[in-house]
Amino acid sequence: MADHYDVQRAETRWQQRWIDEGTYQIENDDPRPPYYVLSMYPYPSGQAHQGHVRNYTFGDVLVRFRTMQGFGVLSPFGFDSFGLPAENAAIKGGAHPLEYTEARIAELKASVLRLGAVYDWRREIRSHDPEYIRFNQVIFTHLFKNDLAYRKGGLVNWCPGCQTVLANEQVESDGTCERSHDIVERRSLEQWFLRITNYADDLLDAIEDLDWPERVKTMQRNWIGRSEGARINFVVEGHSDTTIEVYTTRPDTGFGATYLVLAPEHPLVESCTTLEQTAEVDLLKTLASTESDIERQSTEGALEKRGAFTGSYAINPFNGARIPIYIADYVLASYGTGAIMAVPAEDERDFEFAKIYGLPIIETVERPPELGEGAYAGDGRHINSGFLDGLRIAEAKSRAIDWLEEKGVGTRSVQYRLRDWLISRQRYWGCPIPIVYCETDGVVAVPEDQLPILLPTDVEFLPTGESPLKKHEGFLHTTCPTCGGPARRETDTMDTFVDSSWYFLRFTDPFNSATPVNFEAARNFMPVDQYIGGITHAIMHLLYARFFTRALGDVGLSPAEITEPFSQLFCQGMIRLGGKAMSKSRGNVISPNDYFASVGADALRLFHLFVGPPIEDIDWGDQTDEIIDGCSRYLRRVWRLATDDDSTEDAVVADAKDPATETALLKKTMHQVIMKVTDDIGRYGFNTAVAECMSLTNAITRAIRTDVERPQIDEAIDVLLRLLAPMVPHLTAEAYEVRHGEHIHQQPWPIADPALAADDRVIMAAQVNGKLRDRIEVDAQITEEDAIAVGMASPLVLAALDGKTPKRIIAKPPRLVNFVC
RNA sequence: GCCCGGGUGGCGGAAUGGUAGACGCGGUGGACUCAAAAUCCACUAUCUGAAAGGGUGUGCGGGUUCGACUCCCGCCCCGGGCACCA
Repeated sequence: MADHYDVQRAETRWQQRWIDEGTYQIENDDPRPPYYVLSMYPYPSGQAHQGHVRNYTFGDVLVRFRTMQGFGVLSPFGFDSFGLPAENAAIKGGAHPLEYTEARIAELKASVLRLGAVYDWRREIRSHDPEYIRFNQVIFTHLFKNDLAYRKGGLVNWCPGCQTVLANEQVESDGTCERSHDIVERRSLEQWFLRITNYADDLLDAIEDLDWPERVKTMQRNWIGRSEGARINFVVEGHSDTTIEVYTTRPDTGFGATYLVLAPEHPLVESCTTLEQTAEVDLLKTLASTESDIERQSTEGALEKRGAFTGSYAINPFNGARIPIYIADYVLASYGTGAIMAVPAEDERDFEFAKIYGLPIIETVERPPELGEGAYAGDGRHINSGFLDGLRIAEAKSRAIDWLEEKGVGTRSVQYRLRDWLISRQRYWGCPIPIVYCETDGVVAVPEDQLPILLPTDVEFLPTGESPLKKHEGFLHTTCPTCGGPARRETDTMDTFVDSSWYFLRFTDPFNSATPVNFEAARNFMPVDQYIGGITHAIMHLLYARFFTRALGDVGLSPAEITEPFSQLFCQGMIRLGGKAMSKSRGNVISPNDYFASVGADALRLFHLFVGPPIEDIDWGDQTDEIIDGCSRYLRRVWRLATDDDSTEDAVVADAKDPATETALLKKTMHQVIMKVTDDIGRYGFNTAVAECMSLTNAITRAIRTDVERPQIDEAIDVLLRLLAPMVPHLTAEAYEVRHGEHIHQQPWPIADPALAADDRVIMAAQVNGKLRDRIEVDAQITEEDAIAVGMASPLVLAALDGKTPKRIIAKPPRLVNFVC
C-alpha cells in the first residue's frame, strides 16, 4: 500500500510546515532551559555548496536533537553580506553590489531551506541591513570614545589586487593576500585600528578553559605569541643622552651581546649613522623599504641577511664593552623596541650575521661538548658572565633582570606577536566608519542619533577598484556635528570581520532596536553552546569575536560577565575534490541542488553524517554517488518498515528461531542502540550514530522474519524513527505522521533502560598465551571459577595447551580467560 | 626547522589495554521474475585446508604487558598550521 514515498512532495511539505507552524521559533522568555546552536553565518556566494550542506546538517541535527531532549533551542541564521566579491562583480559591469548580494542571498537561502535545516528565520541578520550598519557604527563610536579604536600612521599591508589595506591576520606567512594571493606591499598610510592588544593577556589566558579543538587553541596561542624578557638600555658612545632600548627574551646572555642591531626604520638610525657610513646605511634603508615581505622574510641562505654598520658604538651595560651598532632588515621595527642586542653564541640569526660581518662571538652558556659550530639555545651553566656564572638559564634570567632593574638600565617586559587590528578598508561594499574630519574639531565621531551613515547607492564603480565613496561629492561633504562647520566624511569602510565579531550576540535579540545587544537576552542565551564552522576561521574570526565580546562588555554595550562567545567549538573537515579543497574560487564545486532533485535532502544529509567522522576531511570521489544511493536505499527500507506491514513479509522466509528469544533480543538491541545514539550525537559521532540506527533496522527486519509479536516490532520502529528524526527529518516526520498522526519532532527523545540493555548471555574469549583459541557463550554473571572451568573444558583450548598446565590464569569474566604457560 | 592531526580489508570507516574489521559501498552466489529493475537471503582481510582448524595481519623497528590498532621510545610516509617576533 504505502510503498511509495514521494521524496519531493514530502520534503517540501515538511519544510513549509516547520516554517508555517514556527516549530523552531523560540521566544526570549521560553521556559525551557536555553541551548544555543550556531553555524558560522556564511558569505552569500550563491547556491550552497557541499561545505555548507555539511555545516548546516551537523548544526541541524543538534538543534533537533536538543529540542527533542527538552531544551529551548536558539537556532538563528544570517548572512555575512558585505565583502569584495559583490563589489568586484559590480566593477566587472554587473549589478550594483546591493542587488547582486540580495540575489546571492536568495539563492543560498533557497538551498538552505531545501536542505531542511531549521532556523528561527524571524531572527535573520544581514550585515548590510541599515539596522545592522547602525549598530556596527554605534559600537565603533563607543570603541572610539573608550580609546579602543584609534587612528595611526605607519607602514601597513597593501594588497594591490584588492586595492585596500589588510590586517596582519589577512597576510599569509609567504607575504601574500589570503584572498587574492597577490604579493602584499608595504605602504605608509594612516589607518583605523582596534586595540585588541589591550586584551592580549586575557585572550591568551582564557584559551585554556575553552572546549575547543586543541589545534585551534594552539594556533591562537601562537598568534598572540606572548614572550617574557627584558628591555635593556644601551648608551650610545659619545652621546651620553642617547640610549637604544632593546627587547630580549634572553637577558641572561647579556655578557655575550657583541653588537646591536636596529631595524632600518628605527628612529635613531639617522642620529647613529656617521658621515662615512651614510651611503651604506641609506642604501640598505632604501632596499628594505622597497622589498616585499617575501624577500625580507626569506630564510634562503645566510647571505640574504643584509645589514650595514652605522659607524657608531654602544656600551654593553653588563661588561662595559664597546660594541658596534648595525642595522639589518631581519630586525622588525614593529616588534619589541625595533632593536636587539645580538648574542651570536646563543642565537642562530645573530650567529649567521656575526659570521658574515666578522663580529666577535662570546659563549655565555656552557654547551654540550659534542655540539659543533653554531648557536646553542639550550640550557646549561653560564660562563664568561660575571655574576651569572654557574647559573642555569631560568635562574640567570631572573638574576639578570633584578640586576638591570637595580642599576636602572632595564626592566622586565612582556611582548606579544599580536598587533592591533587594522580595520579600515578602502572599499565601498562595507560598513562606513562613522567619523568626520573637521578643520576646527579634528576627528569627530558621528553622534549616535545621526546614525546610520549609509552607503550612497548612486555610485560609479571604476575599473581601478578605487572606492567610489572617494569621488562621491554628496557623501564626502558634510557638516561637523560639533561646530556645524564644513567637514569631510571618512570614506573607508570597516573590515567585514567587524560584522561577524558580534552577530552571535545580536541573534539573542535582533528585534530590539534601541541597542546592539539586549543584556537580558544575551545573559539568557550566551555563550553559544555549540559553534560549528570551518577551521579556516581558527585565527581571524574566532580571535576577533573573542576580543569583541570582551570589548563590548567593557564599553557597556553587552553584559561584562560574558567574555567568551563560544563555549564549545566544532570544526568540521573540508570537502576535497581531486585532492583540492572544494571551493567556488577553484571552480570544483558539486552542487547539492542536483541531489535535492534526485535523491532528496534526507539522503544527502545522511550521506554527510554517515561517510566518516565529521572532523575529518572527505574526498568527493567516484564512490560518493554510490554511497549516496546506498543512503537513499536505506531510507526507502526504513519507509517500508514503518508504513507497510505486508511487503516485507512477502519476500521473507520465516526462520526457525524461537520468537520469545528473538523478542528479548530485539528489546535489548533497541535499548543498546538508544544509549549509543544518544551518546554519539552528543559528541559529534554522527557516523557511528547512523551505523547504530542501521543495526537496529537490521534487528527489526530479523525480528519480523522470526515472528516477533507486532507490538514489540512497532515499538522498535517508533524508537528507530525518533532516533533518526534529527538526522533524517523529512522521512521520519512523514512516516511518524502516517503511523500516529503526530509530529515526530515534538516527541520526546527515547530514554534507554540500562537494565534492559544489559546482555545476559555473552561470548567469552578463551585464550592460551594471549592467543584466541575459542569463543564460548556464557552467562553474563559467570563467576571467575566457572569462567576458568568453561575455558578449560574447551577442546580447542586443551589442544593449544598440549598437555601443559597453565602457570597463570587471567580471568576477566565474562569477557575473557587467558591461560598462560 | 618547530607544533598539531593521520596511516586499519578492494573502498569509506568501527573498536573504555581484553574476540581487529561494527555499519555501509563494491563484489560473489542464491531467492522472487517470462525477463529486468526493485527487494530479500547468504558469503566476502589474507594465506592454507574438503572441512574442522591453523598461519599471518592495524605504516616500519624496538619496548612495557598475561594480552597492544590502543601505552612508551626511535624512524618512515601523508595532510595541515607556524616559521627571522629577538
